[in-house]
Amino acid sequence: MNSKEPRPHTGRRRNEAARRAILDAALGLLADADGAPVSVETIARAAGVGKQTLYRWWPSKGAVLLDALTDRAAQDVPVPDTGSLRRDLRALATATFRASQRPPAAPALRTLVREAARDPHLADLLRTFTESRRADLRRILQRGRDRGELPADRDVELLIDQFYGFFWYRFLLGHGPLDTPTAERITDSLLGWAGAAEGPQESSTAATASISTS
Amino acid sequence: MNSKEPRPHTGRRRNEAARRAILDAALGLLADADGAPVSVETIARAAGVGKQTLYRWWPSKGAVLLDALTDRAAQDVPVPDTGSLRRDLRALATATFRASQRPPAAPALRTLVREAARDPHLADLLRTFTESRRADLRRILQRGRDRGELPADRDVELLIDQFYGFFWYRFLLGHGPLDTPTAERITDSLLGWAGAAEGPQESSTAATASISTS
DNA sequence: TAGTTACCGAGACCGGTAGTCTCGTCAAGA
DNA sequence: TCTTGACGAGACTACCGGTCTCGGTAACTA
Repeated sequence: MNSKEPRPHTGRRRNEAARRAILDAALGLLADADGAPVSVETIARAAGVGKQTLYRWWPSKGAVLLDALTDRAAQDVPVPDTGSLRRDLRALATATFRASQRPPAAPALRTLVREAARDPHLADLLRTFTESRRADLRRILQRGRDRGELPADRDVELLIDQFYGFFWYRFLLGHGPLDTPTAERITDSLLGWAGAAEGPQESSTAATASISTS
Repeated sequence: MNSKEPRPHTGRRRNEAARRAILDAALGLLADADGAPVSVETIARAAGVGKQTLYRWWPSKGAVLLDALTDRAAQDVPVPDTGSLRRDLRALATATFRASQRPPAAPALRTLVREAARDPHLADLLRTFTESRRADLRRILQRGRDRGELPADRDVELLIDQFYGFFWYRFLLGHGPLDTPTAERITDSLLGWAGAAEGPQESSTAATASISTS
C-alpha cells in the first residue's frame, strides 16, 4: 500500500532525561579516567540506565563517546575572519590550544582517540570531525592567499597538516606546551617568521631584520 | 654463600627457531591485517608455538610486536651529517617518509600505534623509540644552528614537533602523500621557503651566506 | 647411562569487554 | 482498555590478554 505515509508514532516516547544522563555520564567518565578505557557497562551504570537503552540510540560505544564530547565542545573553537591571515591563524591556534587544554576536554579527547584506535566505527566518526576542522583552516588559508598574504605557490594542504599535525602530536604525547606563546610561534613559523607583525614581507632579505624582535 | 658465582646453565636451551617463528609470524600478521588488532593467540598459532613460550621471553604482546618491527626496520633511517642543514633535513625527511611507506613497515607500524593506544606498556616502548628519533633531529638542527644556518631565536623543539607531527599525522590518517617532493617541501617550509634552492636568503646572520650553498 | 634442569606445545582457566537478547514494566496514544 | 514501543535489569555469547598447569623433551652433568 501507500506505506509512504509515515505511520503516526505510538507507544512510549524516548526519554530525554535518559539521553542527557547517558551523555553526561559518558563525558564525566571520559574526563575522569585519563587514558583508562571507558566501558559501556560503566556508562550505563553511572547513568542509571540499561545497556539496551544505550544501544537503542547509538550504534556503538564510540558513537556515544564522540556524541558526549562534541555535544559540549562544539562551538569552543569558532572560525575567525578578521581580514588578516596572520590574525586569523593566531586566533584559531590560540582557541584550539586553549580548548584542548581545559578540562574536561583534554582527558576526554585523549581517551576518545585511544578508543578510536581500536574502534573502526569511532575512527570514522573522528576522521570526519578532524576533516571539518581541516576544512575550516583551509578556508582561512585560502582567504589569505586570495588577499595576497600567502604566496600562491605555498602548499595549503602542507600547511594544514603542519598545523594540525603539530597540534595532535603535542596534545597526544604531552611533552611540550600548547599555550598562547606557542600559538603565536607556530603561526609565525607557518607564515614566515620574517615580517611577522604586519605588511607583506616579500623581498625575502629586506624584512627580516625589522621584526625578529618580538 | 658465594652465590655470586653464576650457576652454569643447565637444562634445555632456548629454541632459536621458535623465537624467529614468533617474530616472523608477528610481523606478518602486523603487515597483513592493516589496522585490525593482532591477538596473542593468533601469533602463537601462526608460529606453531604455545602462548607460554611467548610470555616466557616477552613481557607483553606489545613488546613482541615492537620487537618484531624494530628487528628489521632498525637502521632504515640513518642520521645524515653532510655539513648542510638543509641537505641533512631533506635527507632525513626523505628517508623517514620512504621507510614509512614501503611494506611491511607501513601497515605494521600503523597497527603498532593502534595497539599502543590501549597498551601502556607498548606506549612506553614506543615513546622511547620516538624520543630517540626526536633526539636525532635535534642534533641535526643544533648543528645547523651552530653553523649559523638557523637563526638563534628559532624554537628548535617547535621545529622538531612540526616535522614529526606532520609526519605522524599524515602517516596515521593517510590522507596526503609522504613522498620525495613532500619531503623537499616540508624541509623548505621549516627552514624558510624563500631562497630555498640556493643562496643566502637573509642578511640578519652573516654566517648564513658561506655555507648554505649546499 | 642416568639424572637434573628448564624450555617446549597445548590448552584450560580467569577476569574483563562489546554487543545481543529476553524479561517484566511502564508511559503514551487510539 | 488495548496496543505499541521505550524502559531498567541483567543473562548470555564471543573474544581477548595474561596466568597456570600438564606431559614431553632437549641439553647438560655426574
